Amino acid sequence: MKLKDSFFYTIREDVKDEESISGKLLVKSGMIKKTSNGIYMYMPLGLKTLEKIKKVIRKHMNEAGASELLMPCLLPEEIYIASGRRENFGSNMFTLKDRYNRAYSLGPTHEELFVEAAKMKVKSYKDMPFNIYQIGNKYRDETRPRYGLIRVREFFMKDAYSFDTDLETLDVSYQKMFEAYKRIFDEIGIDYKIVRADTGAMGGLLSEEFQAVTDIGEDILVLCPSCDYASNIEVSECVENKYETKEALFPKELIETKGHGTVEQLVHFLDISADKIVKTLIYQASDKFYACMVAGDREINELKLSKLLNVAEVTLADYEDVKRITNAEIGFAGPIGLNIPIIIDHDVLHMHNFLVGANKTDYHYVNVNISDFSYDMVADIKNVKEGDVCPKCGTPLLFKKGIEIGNTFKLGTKYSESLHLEYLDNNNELHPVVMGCYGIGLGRIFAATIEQNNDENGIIWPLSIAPYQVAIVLINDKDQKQVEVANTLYEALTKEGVDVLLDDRDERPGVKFKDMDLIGIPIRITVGKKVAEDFVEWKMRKEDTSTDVRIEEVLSRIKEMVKE
RNA sequence: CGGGAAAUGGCUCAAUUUGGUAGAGCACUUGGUUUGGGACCAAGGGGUUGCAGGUUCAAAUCCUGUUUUCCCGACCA
Repeated sequence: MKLKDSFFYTIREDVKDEESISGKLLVKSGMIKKTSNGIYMYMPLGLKTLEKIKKVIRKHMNEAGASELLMPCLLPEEIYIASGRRENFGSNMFTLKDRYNRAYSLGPTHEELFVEAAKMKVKSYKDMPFNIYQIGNKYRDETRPRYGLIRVREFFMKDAYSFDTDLETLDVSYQKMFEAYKRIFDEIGIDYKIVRADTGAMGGLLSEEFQAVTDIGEDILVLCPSCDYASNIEVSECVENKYETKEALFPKELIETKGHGTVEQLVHFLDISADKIVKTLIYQASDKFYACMVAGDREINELKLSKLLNVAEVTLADYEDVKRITNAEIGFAGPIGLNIPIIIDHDVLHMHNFLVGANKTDYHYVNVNISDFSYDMVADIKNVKEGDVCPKCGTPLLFKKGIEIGNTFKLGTKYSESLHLEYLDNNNELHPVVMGCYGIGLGRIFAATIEQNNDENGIIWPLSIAPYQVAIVLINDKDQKQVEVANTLYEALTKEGVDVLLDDRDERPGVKFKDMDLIGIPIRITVGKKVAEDFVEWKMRKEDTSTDVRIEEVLSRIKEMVKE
């Protein structure tokens, strides 16, 4: 691309409506522009980058034997009703009506449609395994889009689906995709971790997430520094903490704690540490209430709780319910004298002489022990904390923040059963097909790569997905020799299939350098005064210094670097 | 959906407290001087101040409503 005659622009000042580093840089570099909250235009430079990401993904998907196809975005709503997921998505789904008042939706995900597609082929066990995928748009009415391209309402996703006769061959298909994913993210060069995760609304048997490590991540990754344990905090199990204590047990005692209901207030008021408090939280699961007890320095994991209670979700009871159940203001709930089921975290079993609410406003009990009250369930219902021990090897765990850029699911027969995708085995018996599904968020790769690779001057693209691998900066467009050398290089590189950009604008050199830094082109060739001695200047975006290179060596050096 | 902040030329902001009819920097146009890290001088063009009402002789400014955006939380393959 020659800049002078192209649609190219950059913005010098920070934009007001983007806060994240990647969001700011994407807008400033002219790659994207916000249309509305969570919806973006991809400008030529952004589109070019997106195409590079697609190219890497396609290469490895095709090598893994998957067949690409394309699904519509506009779908009749009954597709999701048939699979039972219309309710799961709820208001997360964009819906609309056609002129005959029939309900449609903009597809938030495409399992259902891929099952329909698979029916075209699947009749017998001989028709499997196979894998089909698309790179297409997804629409989700997120409650809070944010961080530029990280959480948006319209986004590009590669979604693949495998179809197998049984769980054993699913393992093979799954592993194939899993390996392809590693190759994709390795080739792009993103810093990522693979963690175990919840199967969530997709349903299924196993879910693993590919998480880009960045500070603006929305997920907490629980990682073991000495073994391969890696898990999303939502499903990370806590090792039961069996405190050894020689402490004598004291009798419980009612004390006044006027106005001090929260753990933080009690810690200050009574000068005790938070782990000497056991907080009691009232949760609602469908129409039933439960009291859940964890140490004061811990937080409840609602996912664990909902799985324990076998419900889709649990929510904290609202103010009125808490008041009715505990006969007290919020902050004074406790297990003693409470008449709803009590679930205690397994660590509470090993605590002594702790403080709990008295179910009476402005009062707590101190020196409470496990024998002072009855409970209905003991379970792991809390989040792991950094420094807790690894469930596999006992080493203290580390936390990192991550953005989910891909995931792989073993779905099993959830969709094939509800949508009747069946095959005949060699005994002429019908069975549901066993499925897997595999997603990658392209925009998130885009943004996460920038989050991981930038400096005060702008983006630093890895060669793998840079919109252009090489930028030729022509210093003086009045100098015949410079113009000639720049154009010759440009044409030679283009002919070799290198993505090259020629900055032939009528701008001062400083402007061109700043712009090339901002948009992050990995290799910069400056064609300036030294062409008189047959030299140009070579500079890598990620390095500070430049070197002089003979003009005739440029082509081979770039070919060498780009082919990797 | 709860809490907070904001909306003024293309971009970033000022003027709002104390009402008097909108200003700077960047960008843009023209001319000149410059030409290796966001040049300089001069002269220009461009805004019914998010939208709708209201108060007033007079509203960017005060009042009411509304829309949009950002941040925190809740939510979220």
